[in-house]
Amino acid sequence: MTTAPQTNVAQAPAASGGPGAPKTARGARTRARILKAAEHTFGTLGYHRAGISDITRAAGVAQGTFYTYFAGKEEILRELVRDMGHQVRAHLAAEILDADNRLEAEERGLRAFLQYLHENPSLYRVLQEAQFVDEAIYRDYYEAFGKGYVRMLANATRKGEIRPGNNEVRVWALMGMSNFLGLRYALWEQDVPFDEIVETLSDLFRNGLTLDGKEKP
Amino acid sequence: MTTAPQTNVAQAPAASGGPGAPKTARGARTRARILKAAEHTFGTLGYHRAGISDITRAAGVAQGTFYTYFAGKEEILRELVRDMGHQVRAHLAAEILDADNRLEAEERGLRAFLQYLHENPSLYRVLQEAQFVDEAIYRDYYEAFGKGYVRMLANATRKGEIRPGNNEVRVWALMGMSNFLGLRYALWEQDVPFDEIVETLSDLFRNGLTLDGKEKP
DNA sequence: AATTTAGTTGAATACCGATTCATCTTTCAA
DNA sequence: TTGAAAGATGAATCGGTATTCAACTAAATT
Repeated sequence: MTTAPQTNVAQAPAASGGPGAPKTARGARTRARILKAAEHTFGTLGYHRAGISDITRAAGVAQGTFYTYFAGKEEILRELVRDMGHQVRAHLAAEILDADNRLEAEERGLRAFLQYLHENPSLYRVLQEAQFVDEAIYRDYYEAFGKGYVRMLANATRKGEIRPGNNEVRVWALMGMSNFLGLRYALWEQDVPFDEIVETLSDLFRNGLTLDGKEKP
Repeated sequence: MTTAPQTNVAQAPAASGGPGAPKTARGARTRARILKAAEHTFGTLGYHRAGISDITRAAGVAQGTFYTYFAGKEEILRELVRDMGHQVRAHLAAEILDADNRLEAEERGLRAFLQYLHENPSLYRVLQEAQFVDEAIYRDYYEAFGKGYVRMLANATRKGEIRPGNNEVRVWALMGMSNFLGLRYALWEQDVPFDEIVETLSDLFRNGLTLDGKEKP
C-alpha cells in the first residue's frame, strides 16, 4: 500500500457549484467577481463571442482561476441564469406586495419589469441565449416564474378579482407580452413612456380589445 | 502602370445575394438546396453547433460550393430569416383573409401561427438565434410583421371593431403572446389543444381579465 | 468543334479560443 | 511558527471549423 492520494476522492463537487465551492472568504469574493464579470461580458458581447479570457480580464483574474470555480463556459451560464432568475423574481415579488388587487399587481409588475430590464439589460440576453445552450435551464426559469404566477392568478380568481379561465395559458401569454414589450420599449427604443405601456395593458385587462359588450358579473 | 485586373472591380455582388446569384437553372437549384439544408441544420443543431460541413452534407454538395452562393455563415442566416419571414407573413395573411372582423382575425391568426410553428419548428430557433448574430435582421423581421399588424388594428379601430388605444404597444404585446404560447404549447409540450388556447385569448380580447364592468360602447 | 463562362470539388490553410497544468502565493489551523 | 490546504497564475495544448484555392467538370455560346 502506497500513500494513496486520498485528496482525489473528494466528496461530490458541491452539488450546486462547479469543481469546488470556495472555502475561504477570498475564494467567495473571487467567485462572485467572476460571476459578475460573466454577466456583464455575456450581456455585452453575447455568450458565443465572449471568451473566457474576456470574462477573466473583466474580473481581474488569470484565465486559470476561472476553472477553480466553474467547470466550464456552459456551467457558468447555468449558474448565471439561476442567479438572475432568483433576483428578478425576488425583485418583482417585492414590488407587487402591496397591491390591493390583481389588476394593480399586474400594473405594478409590468412597470417594475420594464424598469428592471432597463437597468439590467444583461438579463435579457443571457437568458435568451441560454435557451440554445441548455434548454433545460431556460425552461426551469420560465416554469419557476410561471408557477408562482399561476398561483397568484388562482388566488385572484378565488377572490373574484379576475374571470375564471385557463390561468396557465394566460400566464404564458402574459409572460410573452412582458418579454416583448421589454425588448421593444425597455431595451431597443425608449420612445414610449412606461406609464403609457402600462395603461394600454391595463385597459386590455379591464376592458378587452373589442368594443362589444362584456358579460356582467 | 501594370495590367490592372479589372475583373476585380466587379459590380457590387448582387445587392441581395452573396458572392454571386446563380446564373443557370442548375445553380438556382443548388442554391435552393443549400438554403433548405441550412434551415434544417440550423433548426436542429442550432446556428453555432451547425458547421458549414453539416449544411453541405445535408445538401449533398461539397463544402466549397457553399461559398459560390453565400458569403459566409452569417450571410446565409440573414437570407434564411428574410425568406422565412416572407413565408410566415404570407401564410398568416392568407389564413386571415376571410375573417369577418378583427376578433375573428385574431383567433384565426393565432391558431394558424401555432399550427405553422408546430409544422415548421425551425422558424423559431433560426429566428431567435439570429437575434444575437445580427440584431438588425431580427428587428427587421418584427418591424415588418408589426407594421402590417398595426395597420390592421388601425382599420379595425376605424370600423369600430376594437377600442381605440395605442395599437403599436398592443401589437408588441400580441406578438409576444403568440411567441410564448407557440414556444410553450406548439414546440415544447402539446398538452393543451390549440382550440383552448385560442378560446382563452379570445375571451381576454372580448372581456378582459378582470371581473368588474366594461365601459359600454 | 472550340472556347468561354458557370458551377463543383475537397483537401489545405488559418485562426481562434476553451481547457489544462505545473508552479507559485496566500490563507488558515494547530 | 509552520505545514497543509486553498487559491492564483499564464503559457502551452488541443480540437475544431470557417474559409480559401487550384484543379476539374458541365453548360452555354460562337
